[in-house]
Order: sequence, then C-alpha cells, then structure tokens
Amino acid sequence: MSPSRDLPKNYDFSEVERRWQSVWRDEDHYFDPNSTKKKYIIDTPPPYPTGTFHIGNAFNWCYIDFIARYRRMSNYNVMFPQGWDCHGLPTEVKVEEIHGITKNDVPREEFRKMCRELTLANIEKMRRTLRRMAFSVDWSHEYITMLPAYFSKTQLSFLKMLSKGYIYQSEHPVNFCTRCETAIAFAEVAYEPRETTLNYFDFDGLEIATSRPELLAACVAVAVHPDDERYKNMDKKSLTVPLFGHSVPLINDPAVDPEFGSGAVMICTFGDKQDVHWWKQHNLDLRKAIDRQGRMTHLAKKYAGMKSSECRKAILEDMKRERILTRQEALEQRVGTCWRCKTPIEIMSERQWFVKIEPDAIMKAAKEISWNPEHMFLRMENWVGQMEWDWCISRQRIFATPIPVWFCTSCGEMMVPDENELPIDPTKDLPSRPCPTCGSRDFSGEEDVLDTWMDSSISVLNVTGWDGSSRPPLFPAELRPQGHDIIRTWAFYTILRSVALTGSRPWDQILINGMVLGEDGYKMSKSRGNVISPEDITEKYGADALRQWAALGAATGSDIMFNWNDVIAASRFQTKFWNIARFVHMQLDHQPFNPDIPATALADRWLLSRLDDTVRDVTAAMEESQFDKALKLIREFSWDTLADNYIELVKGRLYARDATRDGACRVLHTVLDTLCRLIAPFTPYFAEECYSYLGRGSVHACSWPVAGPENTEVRRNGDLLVKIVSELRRYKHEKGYALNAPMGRIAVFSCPVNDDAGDASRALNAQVDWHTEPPRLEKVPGVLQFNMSVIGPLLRKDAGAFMKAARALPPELQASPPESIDIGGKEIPIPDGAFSLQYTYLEAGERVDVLTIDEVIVTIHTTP
RNA sequence: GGGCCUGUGGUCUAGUCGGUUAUGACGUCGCCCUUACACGGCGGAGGUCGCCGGUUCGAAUCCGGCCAGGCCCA
Repeated sequence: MSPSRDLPKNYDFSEVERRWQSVWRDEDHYFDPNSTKKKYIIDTPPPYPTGTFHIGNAFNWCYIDFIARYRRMSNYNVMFPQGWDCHGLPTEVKVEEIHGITKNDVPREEFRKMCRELTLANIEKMRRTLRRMAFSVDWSHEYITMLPAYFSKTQLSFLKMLSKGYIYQSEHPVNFCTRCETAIAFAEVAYEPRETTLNYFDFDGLEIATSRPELLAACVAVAVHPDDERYKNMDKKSLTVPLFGHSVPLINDPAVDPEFGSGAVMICTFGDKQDVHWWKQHNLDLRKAIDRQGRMTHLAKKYAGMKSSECRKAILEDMKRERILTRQEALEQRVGTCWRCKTPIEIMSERQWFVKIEPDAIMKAAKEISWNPEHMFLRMENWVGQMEWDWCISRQRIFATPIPVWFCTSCGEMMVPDENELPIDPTKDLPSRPCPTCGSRDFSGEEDVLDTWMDSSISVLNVTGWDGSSRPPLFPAELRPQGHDIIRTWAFYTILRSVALTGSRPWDQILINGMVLGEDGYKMSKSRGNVISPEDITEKYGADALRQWAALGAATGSDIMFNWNDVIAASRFQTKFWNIARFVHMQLDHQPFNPDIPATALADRWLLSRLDDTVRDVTAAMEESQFDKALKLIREFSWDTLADNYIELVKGRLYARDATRDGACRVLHTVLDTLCRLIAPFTPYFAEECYSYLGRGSVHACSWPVAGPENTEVRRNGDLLVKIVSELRRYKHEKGYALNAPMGRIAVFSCPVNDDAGDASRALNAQVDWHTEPPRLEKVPGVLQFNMSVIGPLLRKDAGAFMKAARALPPELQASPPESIDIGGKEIPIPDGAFSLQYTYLEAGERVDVLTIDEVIVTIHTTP
C-alpha cells in the first residue's frame, strides 16, 4: 500500500524546507484564465520595497497564504498576485543619502534611474523572504508600479477621472512639507504632541495670544466671539498689525473659543485648518509669508529669507524690545507633521491637482463590502464622515508617476495625450498635435507628479484586468487583506477610485489583520531594540513554525505580540505530529492490511467520527478566516484525541496482530491522510513532507477533506469508552500502580457500550466486562445533582425554590421523582432530567472499589 | 475632547447573542526513561474573569458608571 520507507527519527525542518522549496514549481500557483472553476482573486497589498520584508508583512501574508491554499484545495481558481508599490519619498531620501546628493543635483531622469535601480535590488531581496516563507504567490501576476506596464495604467486612470470631472486643478490650501518640498494629503499627516509657548502681545490695543508669532506677516484678520463681553463695545472695524503695519479687519465669529488665551485670535494664511475655514468664510486676503522651502517671503519684510524658526525668535525679540509682548506661557499642543520625515507641516495655498471626494458614493460601496472584523468598518465610516477637503494628488517630487498633462505656452490651454500614447513623461515627451485652441507647438510639461496612492489605489483594477474601457473581467476581487493602519489610506482610496472608474465596490470582502508588537508589548522599533525579523525565526525554528505563530498567536483581526514561546510550541507540535506519522507508518509497514475494510470496532468508528467533526469545525473556521480556531482544533485532535486517546487505546490491538488490527490500520491511514490536508495551508513544508510518505503525490494538489455525517451515538459511546479508560488510569495512578500493571477484574454496568473489541482490557492490562444492565449492588443514596441547563430555562424564577424542595425529598423520591413537587404552596411539574441522584455502591461479600462515571458504574475487583 | 478596541491563574490566551466544576499554552510542583515521541506521558497546585452598581433563579458573558492600557481622529 504505502511505500516502505522509514521516517527519520527527528524532523529536520531546515533540510526539509530547503528541499521542498527547490522541488515546488511556480506554475502550481498560477491563476488559470481558462479554468471553469470559481475564481478567487486576492488584492494583495503591494509592499513598499524597503529591502526588508518585515514581520508585520509576514503576518499579513500568512493570512493571505492560509486563504489562498485553502481556496485552491477547495477547488477555486485562485489568484494571489504580488505587487510592489515603488514610488515615493523614502526611496528618494535613501538615494540622496547613498549618493550624497539632493534631488536637484542631477537631472530628473538620472535621479529616477537611481531610484529604480535601488528599488529593483530591494524587490529581489524581499522576493527571497517571500519564497522562504512558502507563500504561494502567483509570480505570473507580479506587478511593479514604477514600470511602464503599470504606471501607464495609473496615467490612464488619471485621464479617465480627469475627463469624468473627478480631477481638477485649483489654487487651494494644502498640507505642505517644507523639508520634502511637496504637498501631502491629510492621510499623510501624523499628529505629534509638542510643547510650545503661547505668546500674549498687544495687537493695536487688543491682547492677542498666539502660538505662531512668525506668521504675523501673514495675518489677515483678528477674530473674537460675538458674545464676548470684553470686546462687545469695540468700535474699531480694523486693526494695524504690529511690526508690519498693514491693516486687517476685526471680525466676529462664533467658532472663536473665548476661554482660550485672551479670547481674541489672529487669523493667518495659514496657521491651521481653522484659519482656512475663517479665510473662506469671511473672504479674507491671502498673504503667503512662508515659501516652499520654509523660508520667509518678501511679505515678511526685514525677516525675509529667514527660516520660520529664526523668524519666530527674531519677532519675539522685537516684540520684547517694543514692549508689546506682555507674557508667555507653556502650551501643550498636537502639531501635524509629515508622516515620512516628522517635519511640522505648513498649510499653504498652491496650485495643485485634486480628486473630488464623494462621501455618499464611497460609503455606499463600503457598505456593500463584508468587513472582517465588522467593527473595522467604523474606522472607514468615521474617516469618510469627517473629510473636509478634496484629495490633493499632486506632489512636487521626482520619483513618481508623471501627471500626463501639458500646457500651451502661448494660450495656456491644457493638453492631454491620447490613451494609446501612454505612458508619457510630459517633461520629456511632446504632444503629437498642435494646440487645438491657438495652433502653437510650444508646450510646457506638468512637472508635478502623482501621489503614490494614485498608483496603489488601482492595484485591484490592475489584477482584475482593467484596460480602461469598462469594468474589468475579473472585477470585483473576492478579497482585500490588509492591516488596520491603512484603512484611511489604501482601503479608502481604493474604494474611491473603484467607484469613480467602474461605479462599483472593489472587493467582496476585506479582512483586516492586527499589528505585530514586540515581545515587550510595544510597537517594534529599532530604537527600542525589540525588532524580530522573519529570518530570525525561520533560521531557528523554520517557516512552518512562524506560520503557526501567525495563525495561533491572536484571534484574527487582533494585534499580536511576538512571542518565542508560541513559536517553540509550534515546533513542538510538529515534533509530536512527526512522531505520530512515524508511528502510523511503522504500523502500516509492519504487516500488510486491507485498507478498504469497514471500521467495526467502537474505537475505530469513534475516531473516524471525531475526525469528521474536526473537519467540519475546521472548515467552518476557515470559511470565517478564524485561523486560530482552525489550527487549535487540528492540534487538539492530533495531540489529544488521536495520540493520547485513540492510539493508546488501540496500541494493544496493533501489537497483538488481532483480527481487528486491519480496522485500526485503516483508521490510522485515513486520519494521517486527512490531517496532512488540514494542516497543509498552515504548514506547507511539514504537511508535504509527512504526506510524501503516503506516496500519493503533493498534498497541495489534494482536495480539502469533506466531513462525513455526524454520528452522535458513536461519538457518545466512544467518548464514554475513552473516559472510562482514562478514569481507570487515574485510579491506578492514585493507587500507586504502574500504568501497565495488571489490575484484576473490572466490570462496567448500566453502560450503552457492550463491546469494545477488547481495547480497554489491553490498554488497562485487566479483564474488562461490559454490562448493559445495572449492577447487583447495594445502593447507598448520595447527593442530588441538578442539571441547570434544564432547570434554568424552564423554571426561571422558581429554580432556587425548586432545588431546595427537591433536596428535601426522601431518597426514594429523589431516585424516581414524582410528577410534580410543592414549592412553598405552589405545585409545579418536575421536568425530565432536572436532577439525578448519585449513589455509592457496595457489593456484599466482596470488597470492590466503585467508580461512577456519568451514568455508568464501574466496579474494580482488586483481587482477581 | 470624540470614536473604536482591550482588561481572564506568574506570563500570554480561549470563551463574551447568560446555564452544572472558566479553555489552552508556557512556567511551576510530584510521579513515570510503558517497544512513535522525556521536544514525551500521567497527575497536582495556582483565578474575587479590572473595579462598583444594576437586570436575573443564575453574569466572565447583558445594562450603567468608574479605573487602566492601546489604536484612530479632532
């Protein structure tokens, strides 16, 4: 039957994992466009190619791979693509660092080339980790966003949205990082607590409190609350700005907090988001006092050219000298900073490109997606609900997808390329036609580039085969797996873009994984020194152990603390399972057996039934992506039910070469086969190795097991058999006998089991007799045991009184209860199974020990 | 300040649309090298389920309040 090969005594994960990695072929994981199977498209998050695939990525990819492998075995045509989200600031910064340059030191194209080369090298490093982890990626669907094949789609999506009116350009305040010299979106603003000073000064007779004195030159108004008694009788309509001398209006606005500072606030263009509100609402002037590099403009007069921090110092000193600075106090505030470089952002008004945000349409699509865990939907809802500005998509950087637009230098007309001309770089390429308005052939290309999220937010369109024309053939994808940290960015932008470009939701389901924390419970960071890399773990315990940790370390969706103990426990499970497999193969090879004979012995039928239950429960857990539950069920079945209970029970039969030996062999064979399939998505190397000894090809080409029907009778009787044997073992242990010591004669009474094929006798080294009838023993009534799950729901309020009355009954009535009982004047019926009387038994003439196991009575004749 | 999540033996954790004795792992203690496994087996100790109150015959579970921690956002 099976190939007669001995399994090595120890499982050598590093040898095994290396070997299978070299045997497996990429083609096994390719999505088949011609298949008739149901499709299952995964919109894999394209990681940023930093060069290291960190443990958070690995955790995320474990979930994806569990699903991809499970779906493939369940007869789905799975696409598990791998993308790389290349563009962006970190690579530019890294290139500047490596080459000791700034982006302006070399021509744009040369700078891009440096970025591309670094990125490709990083991608190659990360691919190695992906393969080492046995992620069943479809490499035929790999995409790299910086390459023309992909970014021409980004440009195409730009043109489509431009022509539909979703994209517009306008001068509008935007978040601006003066270090990176680029606009950024709200999603890219991180808030950090800072301590600063609140400065009170005399503003043309009015006391003003400001935390940003350097913006005095940009002051365009002073506002007070309309009900503020302090300012009610102000007759002035305008004020003169100190140090600068320009005149600004004094306005009333209910948004001013009279409790803060002096209750009078200076409005600058722009100190914060609130300034933008006021600026719009009251139609105020625009005064740009800070430029893109963070230096003061000519408006700042004598301060022009200073950095804003220098200007702040200088202005405060000048205020002191002029004796208008009245006092200063410490102020805790949260400043918006650039999430890449942590520089405080400025709000600046610039000509930028924007994507319109339509909250209702986005929410409609978001609601059609199934969110797992459900509560993560709230994050999306909260984020969408508070969007105030449109999405600024232009960036003043280099390594990014160019905005495919020219402007006619004669008349200013905007020109876009034909779709079939894409991709283009408007700073290098020229339009194929003259200006339609004035006929000029003189153009200047847009130098701004696109926000990187413009690339990654069409990942789903790319993998589902979008060509710009309509809804892609494989759209929507079945699954978006991602972390909760990028709900407001990647998930949000993807939904927005799918709605804009296809009119529909991008995926059926979104599965959100938690963050990986260090062993100390904090976020992993170099400065804390709590960083663990996937390689640290795979070297010591192998990829399969790491994958088990990912499945079992926390409930799906929760944050997960890294924990060596769980990795060690995972590798121990593999050792245990390996020994089970060795034992099974030893038995199967020991003597030929008929694999088709029906299982007749109770233990055999019981194990198969418990296996069915396990398959059923594991399948249900996999359908819900509850990997912790699924793997736990597999471990419990393997270790407890199979190894500790079943194998211990049938060992005697296997050794004795009893006539029923074939039944046990057949069961072991079936169970090993099924368990290998169940663990295959979690531990692909290990499952493959164990399965290979069965001589049936690759476990990953197998179908997912299907559970047989439930058999409650066999399960109940088998559970009872196991429980009786284990209670008797405990009895032996407590009496100080060795577990294999002979223990005389045992009789089991009132037992639904009447035949166990001799398993219990051999397991206990005793003669065990089974009797369905009750024992002939003297009964001595003991305590009454209540069944609260019967009593509670039926009697509710009366449960307490009922139990009291039942306890008061004479023993013969407790043993066979009357139909009803009186509880303090009220006669109520006694429900079936409400309680049972526990007995102690004595056998006249012979000393016997008696065990009561559930309803079953076991007598032990210690002297045979 | 708002929203969301979490709080269970020494540590991590399951259970959370109420129901007999609260799950498992690691650690710990005792016994056992029983022909797959000492990376094993058997058994034990260890918990006022964050705190207070409410609903209920019955609450880790439901409700209210509080405390602590985390995340997201003003």
